[in-house]
Amino acid sequence: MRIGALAEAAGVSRDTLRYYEKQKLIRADRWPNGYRDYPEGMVEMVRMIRQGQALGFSLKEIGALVKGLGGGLSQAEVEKLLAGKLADIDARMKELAELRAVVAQRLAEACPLGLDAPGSLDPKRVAS
Amino acid sequence: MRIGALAEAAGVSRDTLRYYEKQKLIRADRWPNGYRDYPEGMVEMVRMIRQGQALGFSLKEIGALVKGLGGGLSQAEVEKLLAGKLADIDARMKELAELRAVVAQRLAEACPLGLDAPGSLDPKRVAS
DNA sequence: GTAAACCCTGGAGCAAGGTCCAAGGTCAAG
DNA sequence: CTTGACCTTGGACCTTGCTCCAGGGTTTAC
Repeated sequence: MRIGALAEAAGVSRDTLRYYEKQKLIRADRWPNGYRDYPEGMVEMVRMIRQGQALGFSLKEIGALVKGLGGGLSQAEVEKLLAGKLADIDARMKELAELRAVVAQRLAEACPLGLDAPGSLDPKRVAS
Repeated sequence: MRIGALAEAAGVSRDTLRYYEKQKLIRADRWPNGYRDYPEGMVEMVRMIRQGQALGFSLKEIGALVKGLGGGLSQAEVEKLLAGKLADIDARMKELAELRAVVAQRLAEACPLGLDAPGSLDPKRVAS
């Protein structure tokens, strides 16, 4: 899989993939002509990186996690990384739930008649 | 309340407050000598901005919401903004929950030996 | 009255995460 | 054998969100 195909499949630019490679988040084999050659699974890999970013993790953090999962670290280190990341996620979810409550309340005030907005507006369905 | 006091109370730098003002996220009255004068409530305001940021919203997004809550917009616009933000938060929480599951599973696997080729996460072992 | 601790403005600099471009190599189709 | 769509590299440039001066005025404490 060449860079253009991966870029399209993963929904990022070619430049972004080259940037990730420079930052050691991903790697690529090379054809004799110098072209990068990616395995199919790389599509999922890139999507995970993007998801991590969208959730507020830096490329550095994601890189550390990826490297750990890739086997470059000792078992204990990997476990520590994962457990730490898990704690991060839980903390983030908690804060998000709090913010959600605040915004939902504001919305209820602004709109006392409880007009049906698209999606889920019931805090209990999500926060928990 | 002068800038230094607000900075300390809200846990940000003076420069950050001046920057927020330039970006129209907050505003300040002025003493005749040119010093900024903030109301007490500004402490909470700044804290909310920081929390929004920590959760991954840009200053621009936060600014739009703040302006709406401040009364610069029509009721319908405020409702739309809040509902949209709520949907954002819900989406983010859902993604976070998914990511959490993935990481938790990795941790539970207790990561035996090198899982895959360096730098490559195998989606099939992870994706539910 | 003077030193320390504030405040002001304007602008430069920085880190992260890209994005764009020039100059050029590779390759399949017609 | 040229055209067009790919690919390579290196480096300049952009946005966001600060952070840090420089140069200068103000207020407070001793």
